[in-house]
Amino acid sequence: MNLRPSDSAARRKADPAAPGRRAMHKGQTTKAAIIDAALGLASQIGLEGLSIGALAEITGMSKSGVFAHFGSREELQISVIRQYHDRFEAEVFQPALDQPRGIPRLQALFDNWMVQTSAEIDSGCIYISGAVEFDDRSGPVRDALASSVTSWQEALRRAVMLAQEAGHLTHQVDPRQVTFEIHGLILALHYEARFLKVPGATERARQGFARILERYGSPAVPDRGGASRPA
Amino acid sequence: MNLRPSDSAARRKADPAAPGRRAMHKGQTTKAAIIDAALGLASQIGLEGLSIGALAEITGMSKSGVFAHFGSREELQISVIRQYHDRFEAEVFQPALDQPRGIPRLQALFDNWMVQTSAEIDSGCIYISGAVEFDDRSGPVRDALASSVTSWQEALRRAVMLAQEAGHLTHQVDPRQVTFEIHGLILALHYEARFLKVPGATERARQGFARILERYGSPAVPDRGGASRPA
DNA sequence: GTCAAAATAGAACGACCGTTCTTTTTTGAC
DNA sequence: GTCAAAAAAGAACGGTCGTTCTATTTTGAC
Repeated sequence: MNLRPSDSAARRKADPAAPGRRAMHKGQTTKAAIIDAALGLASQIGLEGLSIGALAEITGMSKSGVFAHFGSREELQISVIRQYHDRFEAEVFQPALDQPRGIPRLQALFDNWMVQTSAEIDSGCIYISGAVEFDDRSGPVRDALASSVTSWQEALRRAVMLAQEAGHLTHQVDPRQVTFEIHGLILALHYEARFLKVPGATERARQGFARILERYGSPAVPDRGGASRPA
Repeated sequence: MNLRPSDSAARRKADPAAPGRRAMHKGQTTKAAIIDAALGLASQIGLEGLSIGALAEITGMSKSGVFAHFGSREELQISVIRQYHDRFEAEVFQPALDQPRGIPRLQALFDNWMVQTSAEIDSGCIYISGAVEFDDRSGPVRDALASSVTSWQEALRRAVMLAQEAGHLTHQVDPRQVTFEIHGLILALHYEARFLKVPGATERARQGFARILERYGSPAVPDRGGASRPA
């Protein structure tokens, strides 16, 4: 069980693995630093707002120095998407695997996602901003973004299916319907908290999730701790 | 009962109302045509993607000719937002007033919103793309966008409150919670249909709305036709 | 038809963009 | 320390952008 690998480790060794070449240390280090800065910048102003000039200024490098690491702006954007993918997997997906299958794991996935999204109320989520920016475009950037998002949605769907198999959720509902509604809660949270700046949006999303569990829980549902409330 | 007026009629006569001035017909006509084209363009590539040069080419005018009607790009963007606001009011909000208060009107609001959003799967919704583009910016464009969105949310909230007063929905729930969850369904629909291009998203949103009505319906809820189903 | 005002066009501006090419500096295996 | 490869810098390109300024054309009340 894994998010689509995005295969960072293998990718990093791909080029220098050619025998007889000189080693490369510095390059990888600064490239990683650039990508870090780029992810921060893209979170605030979007993948389309990413500019090599601004990135050069932030990192204290020259435009061409930054550019050389990627060869094109598109490749830079794709690198940022992969970085976000990896971070999302490490901070949202992986920790939830410690929880037992079923509602506990599903609740952990949602909680971690909420923590991530809440932190992103200040910084922005590129899965959300990117979707709007690459709506009706095509090309490698859109494809990278869509495949990352899809792999996360599939992981979430698998968790819902496991909850059904564990008898925690009814089989009466299509798992895609559950993930659709959960996705909506996260999107509404991001919209209302980050754009409209209305307070209490986090609690609204939490309540919405609890209501989804109530609605789709199996008749004999085990006691689950946490966010559920009488109202 | 009304969406915040945005007051197009009054605005249109504001300048030429000064006495003794010559009349203006042609100006208003071409300005309206420009705004129409601009709304179409902004729907596809966003308010930030709006460029005066592209707009000039579409309308067959010169850049400066287009520019002169607005005085700044920001004013053009604001004009587009007001145009969208007016259209949204006319096509989503107003027709629903024909339905009786309570669930019928709420259902009509949601249905009209869905129709609008479904049409926008091809063209894009600037309330959604604009929220992402103006997340962390400030200024008159963001303010115009936020106030339009807020006025719509308030209209929706009033409809929920009327449904509570009519005994169709429970008083146990904060109307803002209901509108939050409905908003999430629309956002998820827009995301999955327009960006990910997954089929069936419209039906998922519809089911989600039916489930909200089930969950928040009053114990003795009147029979309501349409989207509710046994599952 | 007159004529001032309104509407539009045209050219130019400074700024930023991604990218290319050339040159310089730095790295690190030997 | 040598030396080739890697990394970074620097300058320049063509392009688009919003905006300004100055003509030119069109409008419409009289």
